[in-house]
Amino acid sequence: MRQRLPRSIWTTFPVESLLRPCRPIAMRSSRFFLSTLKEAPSDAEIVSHQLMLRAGMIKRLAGGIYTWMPVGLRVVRKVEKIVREEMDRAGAIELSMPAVQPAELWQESGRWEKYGPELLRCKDRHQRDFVIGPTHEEVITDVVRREVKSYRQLPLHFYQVQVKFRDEIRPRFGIMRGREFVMKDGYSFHCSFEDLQREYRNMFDTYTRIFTRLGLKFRAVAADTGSIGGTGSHEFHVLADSGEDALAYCPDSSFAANVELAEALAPPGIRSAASAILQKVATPGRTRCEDVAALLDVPLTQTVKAIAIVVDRPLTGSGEFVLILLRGDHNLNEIKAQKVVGEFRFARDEEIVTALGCQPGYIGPVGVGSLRVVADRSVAAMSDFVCGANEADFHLTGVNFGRDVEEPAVVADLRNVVAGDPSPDGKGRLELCRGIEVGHIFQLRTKYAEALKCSFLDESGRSRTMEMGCYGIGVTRIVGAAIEQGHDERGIIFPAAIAPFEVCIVPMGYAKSEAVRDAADALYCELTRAGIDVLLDDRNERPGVMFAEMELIGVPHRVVVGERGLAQGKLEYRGRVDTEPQMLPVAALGRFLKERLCSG
RNA sequence: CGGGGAAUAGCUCAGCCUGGUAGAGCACUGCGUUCGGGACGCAGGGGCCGGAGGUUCGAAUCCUCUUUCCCCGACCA
Repeated sequence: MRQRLPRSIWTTFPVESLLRPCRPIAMRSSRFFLSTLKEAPSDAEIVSHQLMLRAGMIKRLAGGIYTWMPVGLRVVRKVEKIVREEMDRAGAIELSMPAVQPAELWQESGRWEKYGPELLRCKDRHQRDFVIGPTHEEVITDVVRREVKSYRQLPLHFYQVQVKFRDEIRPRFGIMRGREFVMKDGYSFHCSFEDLQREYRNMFDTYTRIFTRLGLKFRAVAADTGSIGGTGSHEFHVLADSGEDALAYCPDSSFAANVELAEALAPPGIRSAASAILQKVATPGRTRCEDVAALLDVPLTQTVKAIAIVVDRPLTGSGEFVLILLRGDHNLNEIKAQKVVGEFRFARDEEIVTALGCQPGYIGPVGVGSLRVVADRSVAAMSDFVCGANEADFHLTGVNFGRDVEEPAVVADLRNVVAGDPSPDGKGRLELCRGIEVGHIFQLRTKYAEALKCSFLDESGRSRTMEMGCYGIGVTRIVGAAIEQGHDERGIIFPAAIAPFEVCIVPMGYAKSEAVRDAADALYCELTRAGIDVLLDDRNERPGVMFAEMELIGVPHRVVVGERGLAQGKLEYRGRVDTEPQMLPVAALGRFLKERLCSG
């Protein structure tokens, strides 16, 4: 008689095992994958990049393109989780759009031409053009224009957490300015500008909640809208000295803005009358204002630097040579200047010689004839100043507008604000700090809706263009920014909310001592059951190795299980930033950790 | 894309100037000793010296080209 086969696999499959709760958050080092480095690869420049490589969070595959290794991915997932929870709470709806997008949409919005080489383009087998999405305004607007016809369906806010690709000119700082990165991008659609502004405030609050929950020190600042366009815009910056952005804020008021945007007010009062006579003085080899001021023993604020630019006129094919004047201690703000003179580039040395008959370093506004001179507000208020003489190795002193040189054709805000400048809201003085941009919210208005004809029928049956907002969070960048903000000589100090593990158990002699093994296993089970994200280091490594690695990857809470403590019924607890460990009764440790974790 | 630097073992680097059998530390494998702060000893494995051409009896080393990476400028989450 032939043996009977089971009717189906289900009859033998222990179905009840599926009903047991799955606890993927529990980890044993022996089954996990850690790969730490004592020395950082030499190409890592900033501390977060070095530590991410040393901690084995990321591995470089190509320039600006990284594999997220298990330790790193856990951090990314925790950031994503908080972002999703808060976006959902704020009423946004998650969807997921394709990374590969047809060129037609981008041609329709006009960005196929405008976006430039940062947009990665490719062709399919039929030679049709595609892009690897750097952002998703086109796709979401296409979705909404097909789906939404009535004011009754609005407002809507869709978001996704998705991989983006931007072919950055210069990827650097590891994951912070990668080419491939994870971003939360959300897009809202509204019947009216007022409703867009309501959602914009909603997102401002939501972002504030997100970055607070992430445990980061951050600041929201008014921002330039850049290439995405639109009107209102705020950036959220993680504060860090290594940040690429300079921020201006007023400690006495709510004013905060990216330095790109922060207005430098005109100096108060009227210009003093000329009191010095015009003199030409020899300043051999002194090409910088600092050197000239030192040589002549005048304050730097009494000097004027001239910056030669060329405003290209594509229609005529020629460029207009323009001189920009700034006070010696001020720096040009190119965004502001561009708003005043239009698209420009810095003049080449030979162009300067042709226009002024003088090498750069000694150029100035005196005797330049019909050349257009654009002065910063603070320059326009100066008298008896020092500037280049348009003759190599000479400067002029006692220069005055109206007497020695024509009043500038244009006076405008052209410079970066500096610490101590009056706040544009008139409520105090500005301070500067640096930040890493991790979030950006925009009121796009109708820019894309118009281009892509995304309209709806209002109450009166009239067709109207939708108002749009867009809201981005650099998920992977947040990981780098958090490390930039939290680290010491031993490694990463993650906020508990995004640490790869909340607690690590480090047993002393796990293989040898039964007492240690039992106590460590028991604690591991208890914490796991309590839903705590715990790593048990059961590798039986030397203690120094385990301590060093757990500190390097930034586990915020550590419990050491050793025979010494167990003999007294105690375990050792130490927070990542604590200076001293503390001994706690075995029975009390679970509750102690739960309370610690709840309080953040 | 412009300007600077670099490429030798998984990582950090020496060797190159002055051509002559490819090295160290960390990491890895085995054994032993260690075991509360990245241990020690012994024995191993691992490199077409980024690639291609050239000069030379002989090239990691000199020359040319090329690729890649890093740093400084214009972009952005």
